[in-house]
Amino acid sequence: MADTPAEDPNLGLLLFIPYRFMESAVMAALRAHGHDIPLNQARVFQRIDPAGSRLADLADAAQLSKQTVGSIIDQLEKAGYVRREPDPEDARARLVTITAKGHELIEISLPAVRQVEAAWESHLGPTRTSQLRSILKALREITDPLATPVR
Amino acid sequence: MADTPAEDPNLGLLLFIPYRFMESAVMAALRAHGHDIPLNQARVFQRIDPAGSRLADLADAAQLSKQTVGSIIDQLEKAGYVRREPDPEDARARLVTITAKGHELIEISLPAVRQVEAAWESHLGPTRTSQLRSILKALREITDPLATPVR
DNA sequence: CTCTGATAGTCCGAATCTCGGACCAAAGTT
DNA sequence: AACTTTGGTCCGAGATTCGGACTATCAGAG
Repeated sequence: MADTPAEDPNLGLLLFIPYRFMESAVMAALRAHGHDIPLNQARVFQRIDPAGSRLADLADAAQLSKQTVGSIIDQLEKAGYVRREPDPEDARARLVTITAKGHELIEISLPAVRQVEAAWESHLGPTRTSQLRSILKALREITDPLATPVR
Repeated sequence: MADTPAEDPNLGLLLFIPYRFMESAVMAALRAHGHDIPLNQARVFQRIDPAGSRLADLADAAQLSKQTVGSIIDQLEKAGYVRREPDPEDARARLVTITAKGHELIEISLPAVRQVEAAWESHLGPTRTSQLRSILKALREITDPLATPVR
């Protein structure tokens, strides 16, 4: 990514700005509720599937090395947000799952997210908001490294 | 940011996924042209205004401390991509400006960005693509920490 | 004009983060 | 059964990031 902020900024930056806004809002909400979780941990935590995720998948999703995600999961585990369980499908693997305390994070995040989305909606109007969501979902089909067989 | 990837993911993640895709594409293009620039440097570089930017503004935009941005600018400067010039308006400040070599990065990035945008457009269609852009521009008005359309 | 508080940037040092390399165990393949 | 791939961990080193402290300059009040 390298582009000067011209009069018509590229879509990458345009996507990034509201993303980061949302992220900051959620992090602030978590902090306000006493969960002082670092950003890198939150970013990995966010990608954990409710049914459990493998380390390597999380590493792919977050574009980090296995070692890095391993150490982040160590910290999340030590803080009590996740647990490592054996994967019944593969004796080598372990499933990272969310604990009750981890679910607290989600329950705090959800209203924070909705609040930001509501603020956006009142700025954009309902039509454009739902357009935004549906367009982004369509875009995900060709840009999500996990969801696309491409690459 | 902390939210399980439910069936209807929050707008934050939905924004992030294509953003990351674009970023990776640009970084790959830069690497292919022999510019092996780290991601954190690229992210700061991207925010440099063509007319020159101050360190503190870059720090705000990137949500990093002044010291961190200072050290990143050190590296960009050492690599020849930017230069520090005195700010004629303020003797305390210095303007980070882009060198000729730095403009190479931009000239490589631009077609890479356009290529990704074209791929998106062929998936979304022209109408939704322009809707996306205009919606994101509207969103920027309330989410950009550097919310200064006019200064 | 001088004092005071805020601002732009740098230096230093320490904690943290990240990853390459090496390794093991369990799958998967032939 | 041998061989290769895959999921994960351990170790250590280099890089990153930031808090704290400092200088220089600006802007405002008196």
